[in-house]
Amino acid sequence: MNLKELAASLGLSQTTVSRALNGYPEVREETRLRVEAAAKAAGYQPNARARRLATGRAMTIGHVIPLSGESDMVNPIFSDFLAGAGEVYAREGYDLLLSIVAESEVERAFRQMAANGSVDGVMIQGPKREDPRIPLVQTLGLPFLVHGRTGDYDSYSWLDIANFRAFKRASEFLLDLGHTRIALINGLETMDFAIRRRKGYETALQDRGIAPDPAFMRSDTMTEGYGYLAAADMLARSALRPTAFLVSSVMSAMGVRRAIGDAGLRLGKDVSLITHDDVLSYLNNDRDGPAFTATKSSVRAAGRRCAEILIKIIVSPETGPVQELWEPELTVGYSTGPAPPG
Amino acid sequence: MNLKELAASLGLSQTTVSRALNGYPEVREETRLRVEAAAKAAGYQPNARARRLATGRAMTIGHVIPLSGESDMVNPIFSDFLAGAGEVYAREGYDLLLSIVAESEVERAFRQMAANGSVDGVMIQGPKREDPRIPLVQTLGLPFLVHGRTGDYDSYSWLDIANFRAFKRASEFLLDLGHTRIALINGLETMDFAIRRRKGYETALQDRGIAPDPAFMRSDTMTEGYGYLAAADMLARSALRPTAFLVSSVMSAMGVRRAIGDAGLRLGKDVSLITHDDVLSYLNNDRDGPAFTATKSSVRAAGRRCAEILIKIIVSPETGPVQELWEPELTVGYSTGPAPPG
DNA sequence: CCGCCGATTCAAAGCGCTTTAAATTTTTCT
DNA sequence: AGAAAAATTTAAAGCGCTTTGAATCGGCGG
Repeated sequence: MNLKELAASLGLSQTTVSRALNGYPEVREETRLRVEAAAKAAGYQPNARARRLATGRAMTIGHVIPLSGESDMVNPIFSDFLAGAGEVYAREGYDLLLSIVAESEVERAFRQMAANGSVDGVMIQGPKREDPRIPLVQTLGLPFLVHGRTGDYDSYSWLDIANFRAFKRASEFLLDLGHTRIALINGLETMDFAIRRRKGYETALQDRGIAPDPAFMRSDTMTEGYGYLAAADMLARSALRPTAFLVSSVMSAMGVRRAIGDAGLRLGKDVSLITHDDVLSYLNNDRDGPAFTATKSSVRAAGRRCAEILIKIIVSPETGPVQELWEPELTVGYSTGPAPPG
Repeated sequence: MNLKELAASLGLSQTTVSRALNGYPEVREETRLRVEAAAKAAGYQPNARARRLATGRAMTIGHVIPLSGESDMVNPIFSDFLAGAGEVYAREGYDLLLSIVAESEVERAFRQMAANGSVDGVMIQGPKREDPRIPLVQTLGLPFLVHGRTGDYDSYSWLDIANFRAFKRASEFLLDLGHTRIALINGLETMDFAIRRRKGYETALQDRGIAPDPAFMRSDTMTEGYGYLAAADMLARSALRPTAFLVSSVMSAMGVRRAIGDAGLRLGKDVSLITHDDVLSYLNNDRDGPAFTATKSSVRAAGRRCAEILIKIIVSPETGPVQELWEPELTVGYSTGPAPPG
């Protein structure tokens, strides 16, 4: 059943039927009701392909997800972010076009989306220090929103969490407990967020007159194994080992916890741990037994909000850059305690 | 730059230019070269919306991912599967339309995709015991492929792993090592794959004259916390505790390992563990320190293959149902050893 | 030199919808 | 009642591409 047939069956023109269905005002109320009833009865759904061509709008938003590292890893954060964004897209009638490609193919993916008009805008996640994607989509003229931020971030729209403050505050929390040998198990420091986190950590230490020790700082992709190996290595230096860890993800924190256990130490007593928690749905820090002390900010909620903002940017391009900075909350769990004596 | 302009600039008709670009034979070679050069120089990309309307093909494949459980969890398997499938889609010129929706919205999502013609086919993942999605897409007339299988699985196309055999074999491996109290930390047994795995496990035990003990069998969403709590609970019954665990995912296996450690037991000595490993990129069992003994099958590779098969089904609908059963391999790691005496 | 054929190229229709400009009907006002 | 204004409906153009059916062109056999 298409528009033409539906219109014919009603003895109306396509124009009127189209308008009735799309809520235009120049249709008599009685007619609108009749059309809507007939459309429903016939199970009529406008053909998306035709509609997109006629309106020039794709009603689709593109997400290009780069595979990272030599093992082509998919950052597990993406699925929760997508779930959040997808919720809003569905509500607003947008489709989500997903492109998961090797780092080297990212530019091509964006260019293609822009050139063939299959999307109305794109979402950019996890920017690196000087991320080429931002100038790229700017020149392509694609509306976009960045989850995170980097470079000259006054000039575009983004939503980010206060990484610097969160890690500064977490560090201060540990310092207040008497810890002085605090290790940082950071994410990859090619990523902008990781750099901010390190600065927050370093600033907190320096403010208390402690010089950050490179031997206590690691940076890598945030897997469980990385957390384990990094922590095991540091803990092996018995007397000089860290008494606290500041970790960039729950996944890596699980690895650190394992290393602490393997070293015969007790978490929350001999060694403290604070992790950043993206509140991923399959890694619930609250529900699955005792919780880590954590700086928390839901990636899914961020996905929802990012989608809302991006749609607004697409619909009303005249609104200038939109920026939102979220403050993670620090929740105290069992994994922190006073520094052990000595 | 659109077709019309490009054709005009070449002094050719749209027809000829379109044909030249799409590799039709009735174009002189010299003309084709000239057209291709001009298209490249002008950076011409055909408008996807117009092409879709004209051809009636969406060149898009839909993935509908249901949020599961009360916490709307996103199964972490999806991102790796998507990465695999997306690789093939990109290569074959297909787009990936992703819809992440609540369980209750799944039907609507499929119906909409079918009615408005935004996809040429759909991928179905993780079927439940009697999954309503399969009859649904069948009546909708949408080409589809199931990753996994259930019900009357002769009548449609699927790709699955030999869950029964894998878990039977893993159980036998433990039995051969002298274990008799073997626990099963299974996935949610509303899922078809989990039922097959349990049957494999039960069959192996029964073949050796051991009656499966309900107290040694758990079923839930495969999180780390679930693995931890389930194992901790079983290990608390000192003398009668299991000496080996058969686990459905690396994530849960990490939880089981933690419970074993917390109970003061040594993995691979006091307690053995075999897990199924989907070879997710961010949970690398080989690289991140000592590896679990595991039945392995890459979900990403499955995604790739599923995409290939689905495209074939879409392009040549006359080919009957395609079915593929993959055999996981059993790789021996440090987490298994002979049953302790007593 | 003419008609026929295969090789190329082209004009125009069509995909199913939205939207502009015009036509028709209804209402309002004097 | 009649004209102007407002409300409603319609025909037709257009979105940018593919594809059908027809036209053009050069070469070949008779």
